[in-house]
Amino acid sequence: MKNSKPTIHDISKALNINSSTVSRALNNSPRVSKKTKDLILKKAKELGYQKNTLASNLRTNKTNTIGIIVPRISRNFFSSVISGIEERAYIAGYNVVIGQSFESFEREQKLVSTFLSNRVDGLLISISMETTDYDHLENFKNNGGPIVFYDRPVPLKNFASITINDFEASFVATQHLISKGCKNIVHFSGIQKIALYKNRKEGYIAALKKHNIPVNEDYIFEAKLSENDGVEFAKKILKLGNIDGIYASNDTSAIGAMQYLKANGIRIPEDISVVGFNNDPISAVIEPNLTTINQPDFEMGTIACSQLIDLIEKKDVNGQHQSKVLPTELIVRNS
Amino acid sequence: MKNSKPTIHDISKALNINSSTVSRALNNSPRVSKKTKDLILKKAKELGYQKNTLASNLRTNKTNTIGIIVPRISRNFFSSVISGIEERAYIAGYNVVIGQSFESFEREQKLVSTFLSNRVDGLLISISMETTDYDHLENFKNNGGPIVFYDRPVPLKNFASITINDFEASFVATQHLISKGCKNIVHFSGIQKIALYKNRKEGYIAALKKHNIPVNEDYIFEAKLSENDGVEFAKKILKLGNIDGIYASNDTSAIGAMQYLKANGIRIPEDISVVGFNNDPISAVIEPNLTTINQPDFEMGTIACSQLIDLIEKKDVNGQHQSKVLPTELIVRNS
DNA sequence: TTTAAAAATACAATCGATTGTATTTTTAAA
DNA sequence: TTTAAAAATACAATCGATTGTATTTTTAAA
Repeated sequence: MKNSKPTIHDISKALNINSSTVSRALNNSPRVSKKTKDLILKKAKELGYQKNTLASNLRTNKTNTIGIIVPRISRNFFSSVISGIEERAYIAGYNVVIGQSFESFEREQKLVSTFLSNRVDGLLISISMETTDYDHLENFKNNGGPIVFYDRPVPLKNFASITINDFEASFVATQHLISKGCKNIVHFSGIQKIALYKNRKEGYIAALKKHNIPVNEDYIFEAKLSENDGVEFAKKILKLGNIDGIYASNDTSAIGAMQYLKANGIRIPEDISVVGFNNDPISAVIEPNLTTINQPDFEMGTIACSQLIDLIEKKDVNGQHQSKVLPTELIVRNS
Repeated sequence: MKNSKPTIHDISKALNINSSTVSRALNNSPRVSKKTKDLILKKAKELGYQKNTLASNLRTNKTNTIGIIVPRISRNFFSSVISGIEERAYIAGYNVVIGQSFESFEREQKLVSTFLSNRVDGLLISISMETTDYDHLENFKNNGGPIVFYDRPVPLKNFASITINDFEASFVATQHLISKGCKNIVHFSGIQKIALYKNRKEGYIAALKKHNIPVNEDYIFEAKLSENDGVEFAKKILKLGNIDGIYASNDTSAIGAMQYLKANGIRIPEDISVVGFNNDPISAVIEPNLTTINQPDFEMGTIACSQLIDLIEKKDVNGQHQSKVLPTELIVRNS
């Protein structure tokens, strides 16, 4: 008959001990004697008691849960960040809820709203490509809890963020191509609404300028940087004819282009040198191995999560936004 | 002063309408008149009301949330399955909580326990490599809700599972190598505790037997199938000397081996042919492109999720385990 | 042994929404 | 206009745990 799960009241009745004492015993409060605790713990085990976290969360107004919003978990970079976040959260005793925006603003809004009504304690987010309006995030901050941005920077004051210096990394990548003798370098850029891609583009431009190479707007391609976009870009490159260098804002598009170029008889790096971004595992497998920028992805996760937990737990840091810029590294390989 | 979020009681007071009516209005119950609904909805918006899902879930004993346990999200196969699950869950109005076991039994147990006390409505799980004891899952089923297994089969009765026919896929893969003229085929096998790897091994053995090729136990290597395991296997292969075929239970290890073999002057497929498993994106990038088995990963996710939702929503299907075996396909490339 | 302080336990309200039942209001038939 | 039925709304209990305060029990000092 009784197929509902046991509650503290079942323990309470079974032992004739008030439920408040049962609750305190289960939470190991010093207000309950060792003897009673043992009794209660034994009975709890016997009944197969499992705390109803919903009830507990409702009462304490704390869920010990962190929400993560990520564009897509299938990208290596993001899944590494998530692993870093989980690692840190696990140690601190937080649960983690992951939602994918699939680069859709609408879906991102829904996720934020769900996290809000599920009362997560804080939010880690890398915004979608479509996001230019931040009301949903301001709202979360005002009514939900702290937010820490990671990877993709956002033009908001009073928010913490963990990023890399995209401008500088890009500058280094482009300079590497120049040092290899490239004169006509194209750039694969992402959607400009994402500041990150804008910054990368500007790093590329700055490097060219520094070395007195004219900046040609026709050499800057813009797309979502899928593998197929890389293929399309490669077609353009063949049409241009004189290109000797590619600096791509991600490895995926770089690899798409390399595949197409190789299939069309272009030698890499003899004819065209390529530098990517992200250091995806695949970059070490493609031939020639792709020179790329390594980001501290896992570390980005642990640091972002640490910051968030600090914000959640220390009310005094409230409002203070501790942002960090992490170092990147050029991995020189054979492309 | 009042920094707490508005509740139905705030709306109730503001309009002098009982909170039960407010609740019904917000849930669009036919018991509330259009006029009152409009009034309440307007006020809710004005106050910035957001339902407290915790309270609602506690009362209704339903969270509209599905728990997913996955060994690691960073593997392409799993992130595709997750995307499939999310797709289906999103349509059906369920939220999804993802937890990574990182192949650890302990962590898996903790996740199940967390999901149980957070009262997810059901569970989708691919068990960890260490899992040989299923008490935590039996317990979840008895006290939590339905479970659907995906990818990795489990020796349990009365559980639904969505899998592929590993034996058969393996048989086909091995036969392909034999048809290419391979006589000395090694097999990269995973941890035997996972039935999936056992089945793949048996498929390999069956194919050899069918073609009267003696089965040599020394040709069966066992490990966790990381890229590095592939490298180690490749070293063994070089030591053996006469190997002309590799059938690997995943692409990752196949690629590790290929990289090492190529670096040591072995030509693929002229000297050694290779077949992998999973059709990871990387398999289409490595040179030569890797012949592999494609699994319907995304579809596995949607189907598993559909089954679970059916089990959650229709009490009559309760107990009935609808298992499915999905088709696989050999993708012949150049290795 | 008495008694004040400390320790342990019980009481009762509460978190915010939901829901079966009771009451009031409205509608429409007589 | 009266009245029964239907529609709309109010009342009150509840989900399961937590927590400030009150009460009881134990401890130890006088």
